[in-house]
Amino acid sequence: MPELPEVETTRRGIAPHLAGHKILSVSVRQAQLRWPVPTAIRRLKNQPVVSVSRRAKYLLIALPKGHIIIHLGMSGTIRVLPKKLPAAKHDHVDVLLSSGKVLRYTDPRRFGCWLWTTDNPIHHRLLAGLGPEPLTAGFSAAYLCRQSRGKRTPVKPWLMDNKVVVGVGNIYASESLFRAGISPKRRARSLTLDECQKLTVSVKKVLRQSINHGGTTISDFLSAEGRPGHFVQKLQVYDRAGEPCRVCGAPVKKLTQAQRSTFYCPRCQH
DNA sequence: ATAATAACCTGAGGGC
DNA sequence: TGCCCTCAGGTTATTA
Repeated sequence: MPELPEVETTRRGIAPHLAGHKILSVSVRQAQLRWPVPTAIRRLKNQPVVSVSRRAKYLLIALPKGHIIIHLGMSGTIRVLPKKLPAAKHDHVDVLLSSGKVLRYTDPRRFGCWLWTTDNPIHHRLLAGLGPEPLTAGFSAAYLCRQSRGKRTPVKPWLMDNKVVVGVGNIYASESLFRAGISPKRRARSLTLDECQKLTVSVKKVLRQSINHGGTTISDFLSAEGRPGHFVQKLQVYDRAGEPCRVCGAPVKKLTQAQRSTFYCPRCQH
């Protein structure tokens, strides 16, 4: 479910409730997520939150003695509840705050994770090898062009590779390529510098716009306040197979790449 | 090293 | 109603 805009929307929603407040305790109802939730997290008591940041699709909660690393997987959401409320089936983790509010993690498919590290989190094995943040200057045409040399993989799954750039998932990969006018079937190595320029600009624009709209809600993404994202109304091709292209009117096509659905306009993208 | 695939898990929706 | 199948916003680990 959540790509970079949804994770960033979540971060912005929870940060004001965490920063400057204390975590009184953490209750874990289901420890079997992507990896077992470590006992160090279950034992946290009276810990002031230093900051809430994001790297790729990971949320990082800085505490005095370490960091909580959270990933929302495919179906994870984090909500801020005004107080402790009865838990439903997939409400796996609750964080009790000194304000009386409760941070609640819900994840039906359990592809997400809650991990603990006392090291600098950027050195954690899951974060160490990640590519640049798409909304930074490091994600440039020159960088993308350099990375693409010799890569036979089709550009769409290549763009979703976290070693190339982070945060671009299945929705925004299709959307970015549409806006750049590049066919998802093109091999990465075939991109010109000019096309890499168009693609980096498109990725940045799409992600920024989506963040400004609170992310994309297809079926179940909710912000910390429990609101859906509205960017779904701005989607040009994702989940629109057979519907007319909003630019040229040709039917949007769907294909499968690397076991994921890809959507594109055969007339606008080459 | 690169590239493709299998795996983790639950729920929704469609066809019969 | 129920059963079976496919699909879903992610990422790691394994295999070629």
